[in-house]
Amino acid sequence: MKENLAKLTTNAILHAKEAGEVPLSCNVKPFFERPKDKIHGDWATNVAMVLASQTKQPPRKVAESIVKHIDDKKRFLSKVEIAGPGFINFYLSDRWFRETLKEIKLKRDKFGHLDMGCGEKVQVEFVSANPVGPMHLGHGRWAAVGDALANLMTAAGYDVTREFYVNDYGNQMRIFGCSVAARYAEILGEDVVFPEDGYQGEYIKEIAQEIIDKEGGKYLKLSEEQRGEFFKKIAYRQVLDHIKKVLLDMGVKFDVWFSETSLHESRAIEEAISELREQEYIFEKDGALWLRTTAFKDDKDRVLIRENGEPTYFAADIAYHKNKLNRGFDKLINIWGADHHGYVQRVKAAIRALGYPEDKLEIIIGQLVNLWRGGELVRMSKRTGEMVTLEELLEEVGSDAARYFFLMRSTDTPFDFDIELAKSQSSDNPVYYVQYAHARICSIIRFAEEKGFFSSDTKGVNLELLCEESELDLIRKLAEFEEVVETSASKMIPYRLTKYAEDLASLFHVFYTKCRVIGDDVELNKARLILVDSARQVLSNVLGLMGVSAPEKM
RNA sequence: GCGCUCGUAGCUCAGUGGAUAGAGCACAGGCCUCCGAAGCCUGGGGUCGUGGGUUCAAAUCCCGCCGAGCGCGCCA
Repeated sequence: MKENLAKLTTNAILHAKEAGEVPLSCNVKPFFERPKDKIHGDWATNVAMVLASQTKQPPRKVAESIVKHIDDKKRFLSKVEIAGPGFINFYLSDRWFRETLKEIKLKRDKFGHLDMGCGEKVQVEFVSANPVGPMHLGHGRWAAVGDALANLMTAAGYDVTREFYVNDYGNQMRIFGCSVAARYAEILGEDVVFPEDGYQGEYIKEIAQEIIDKEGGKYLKLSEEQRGEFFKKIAYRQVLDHIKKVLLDMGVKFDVWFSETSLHESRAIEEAISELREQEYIFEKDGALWLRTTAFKDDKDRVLIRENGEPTYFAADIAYHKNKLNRGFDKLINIWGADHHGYVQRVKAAIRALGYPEDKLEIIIGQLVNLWRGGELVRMSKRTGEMVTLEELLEEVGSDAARYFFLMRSTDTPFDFDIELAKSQSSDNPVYYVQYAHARICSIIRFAEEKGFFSSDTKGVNLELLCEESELDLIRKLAEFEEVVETSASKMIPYRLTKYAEDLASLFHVFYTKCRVIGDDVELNKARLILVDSARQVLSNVLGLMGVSAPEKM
């Protein structure tokens, strides 16, 4: 629609120039926006105000010249007005809006899908929790945001891959193995000193206990070093399986689980470094090998190979990103917690040092999550292992509420998760509000089916009968859905979906209060059933993008 | 100290160059003989942290200051 209006306006400006009302030298690309208030029409443009400075004429006069030359051959406008300081407001005809109902019927769960991505390959890497312990609430947020973003990009026409990077290498893993080994020996009555920097959480003991339950105390015979190495392997397996299970409980499925260790084993790191050597951004200092990331806006240069010959995490990450790019992705999207934002410049620098444009990689930084219960902040500490895990949260509030809540806010703000609110089955709780609208419509449709009224076919239905304000408001909102998908996908802000879902649910409820769907007028019943079923379809589609269920009863 | 993110109604947040700055919650009052009241309607409530600048137009862009969160390893 925006394109249609732009074409109309551009032509009008052209004709105004020919008529000598606007100087030929003027040049402008019309920009359209949706006015906040519907009394200002469905679309508005500011071209007249932009042109005013070029033409040295008052903006309203320029607007008049343009409006005069608008030639709406296809007649999708009902009215064009000049308002305020020089806005041109466009009012679309009701007839045009009613066409969307037919479109929704036709496209069904594909309504809202676009081809803006043109099949480009996009990878979304998210969660990537270290497999050394349970996932925290922040991981839940990245999971909800990443999965919804992946759904959105798919709907927008991209070819999307969901990927989880498994940090199964390095010091952290070693400490993890030692921690489990120590607890294992401790439970079996050995006198052990728990590693000073070891993982304190209760779950370490649980893992150790599980191993004892299954295989007894036979590993006590191993040396301490062997034990740590051995326990690292089996305990890591357990944790990773657990992570997969919890994510699956949330409905999040990854296409690729990429192991950091595989980069070390395949010599991918050496290859990446030797490629960087050719670019002259590599230098040696203090016995270590460095990458000059300061050449690309980083604070300081970074070590790739330590003095002891071991590659750093950063070196592995460079190899990982090089691997991603070699796999042919047109765009990489990483979702990271705010505690990693200091790492952004470094990785972007590496992308450029490898010879790729910086915008190949988009990094979304998500702020962390605080848990509130009954008006009180739940304190958590990683060090002592005292925390509420994602698994516990899912058990308590359910996947739908958790996902919806995690999506509700912009990732730029820290999120206060109110666990009582998420659990409450009342209108305070937005997820119920939206789901209720869907269930309510399903109930109406069941009722209509019993009466023999319902037909999903628009043929023979007179949609012109839909002319109440609340009906037209609802239709307008339905027609907005594709645009919501477009902006949320292009700006990569899935939280927009929650607001749209709430607006749509609200407009349905208003309609429902004002208009009776199943009444005495059979023709009107049919038309309203089409409207209501379209609303159900779009609610279902938007909830689907968010990964939240659309219940028929609740 | 430096960097990133943020500061909008009592609370939680939308609004990222346009018109009178919005929503939910909370608070006060109203609406079910009829398709789901988990709903709807009405009302009060604001120095957009602060001081400058750019612009026809600034909550939005730029600079300073104040305040909050996070980061600043040859950890991952």
